[in-house]
Amino acid sequence: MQDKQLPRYQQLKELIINKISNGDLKPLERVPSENQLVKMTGVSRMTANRALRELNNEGYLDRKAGIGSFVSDFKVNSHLFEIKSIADEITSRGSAYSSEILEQSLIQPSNDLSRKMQINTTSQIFHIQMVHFEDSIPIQFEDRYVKRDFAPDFIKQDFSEITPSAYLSSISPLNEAEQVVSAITPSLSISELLKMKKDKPCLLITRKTWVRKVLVTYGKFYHPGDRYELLGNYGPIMRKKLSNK
Amino acid sequence: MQDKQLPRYQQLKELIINKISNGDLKPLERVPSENQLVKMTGVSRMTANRALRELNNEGYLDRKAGIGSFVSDFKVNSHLFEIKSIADEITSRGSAYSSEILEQSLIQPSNDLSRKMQINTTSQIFHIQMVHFEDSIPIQFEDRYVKRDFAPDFIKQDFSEITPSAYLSSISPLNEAEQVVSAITPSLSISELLKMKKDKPCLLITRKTWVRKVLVTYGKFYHPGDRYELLGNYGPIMRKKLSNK
DNA sequence: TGTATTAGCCTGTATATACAACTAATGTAA
DNA sequence: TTACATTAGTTGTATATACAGGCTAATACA
Repeated sequence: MQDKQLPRYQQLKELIINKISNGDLKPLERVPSENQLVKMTGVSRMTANRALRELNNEGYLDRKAGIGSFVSDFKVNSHLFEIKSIADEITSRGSAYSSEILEQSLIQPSNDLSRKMQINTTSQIFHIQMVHFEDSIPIQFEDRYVKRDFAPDFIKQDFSEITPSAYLSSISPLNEAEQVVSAITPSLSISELLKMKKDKPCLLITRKTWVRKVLVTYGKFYHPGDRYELLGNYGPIMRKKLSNK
Repeated sequence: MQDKQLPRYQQLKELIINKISNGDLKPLERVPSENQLVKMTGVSRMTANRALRELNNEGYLDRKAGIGSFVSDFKVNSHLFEIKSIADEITSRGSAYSSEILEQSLIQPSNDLSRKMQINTTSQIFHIQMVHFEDSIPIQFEDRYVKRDFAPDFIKQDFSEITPSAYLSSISPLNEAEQVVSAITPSLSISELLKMKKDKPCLLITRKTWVRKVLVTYGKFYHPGDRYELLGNYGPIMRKKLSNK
């Protein structure tokens, strides 16, 4: 693909990112120190420092002077963007999370859907529909499609135990996303699923996520307008600091 | 405030950021080269390199080997986050932008408002209400409060010429924001202002912005649900590359 | 005059070295 | 046992140096 070799600090970064991606290095696990990298790979300490420092800035690692470097614990937020798992969001508020699965199947995409997912109509995709509850009150209706290639075992999962978002993140960190937020009047069926009063508005999030430039999932997420808000922070990233304990 | 002095590369970064903020350095303007910074400030080239390199990664600068370092051209998006001016958004779609100002005044905040804006009730704030149109169709109702201290000339502006967002950005780059998106059923008056049909939903964005940790503006932005969508991209930042011309 | 070369500046990377600050574990003295 | 000092390992910063590669403008040459 690319002829000229990457700079050494970049090679080091990718080496570590790959180990995180494929599970060799797990969240909170210790990563080789700068001096260990020097011995292991023969680079100077400054280039090892640059690699680890940049991985820290990019959110892959947490470093602390005197302690070491550790893989970030992005169990809630995927390091790059802030699309939380709805279940984590609910439990972090101290509420009880539950869900109800309405559909979980393997389908042939329609023309429209295959176009949206950038595949041809012969590929197969998974389809799931479920409702997420906060203290038994419906808070989200999820209508999601997933490429079969990306997650071949998707159909076997028990999504009352792990949300589709969390499961997909566990396969590979999603590194790009696009979401469109709009306010709609829900269809009657969705209105009933979310136990909404008639003519009440619905916050609809349409989201696509990519892994290495390949679209892997496309979903619509419906929320009752009076029970859900979408919060976004922009600006200097407040990184979770390593606790001293 | 802070006793211990910042590292030298950080001082350099802030020096340059300040020059950008106060207009000493304008977009596309040349910034001192690494070697010039060495002569000017006495640091070594590597620390000058680190300062400029990080400013490049953070989007403040565009650098090109053999050419130099230049202030980024963030004419539309404020470099840190992507809150566009509604006028730019409309014109960039090729539509005609227009607006109608409903209110523009200096007021004493109510208790509730002073709490939201983190000030005491003796401070004065500006209040503006206006409707933004795309091809004569209402697309946003803006209801905004601005701290008088931050923009003393706010009241004198002609906001049919420059939007409040654009004017505030021109005073100082806003470097932090929080926005909450929700779907609501609009009040009758707002529904009429936006020429919406009865019971149609409204996308409400409530936004606070800060400059150097001080909240400067608080606003509510109402959009007709069937005429507006909010788009967000997450992932590797696609930086505008410096043209070779 | 036109063309090729060169010199000089720029960023990008890499190394070697040094010191500071922080932390945990260990050793030592009261 | 307790309190304190030491030590080793970690990250954080700063410097000096070097070479590579991109680009521009001055220069030399035909």
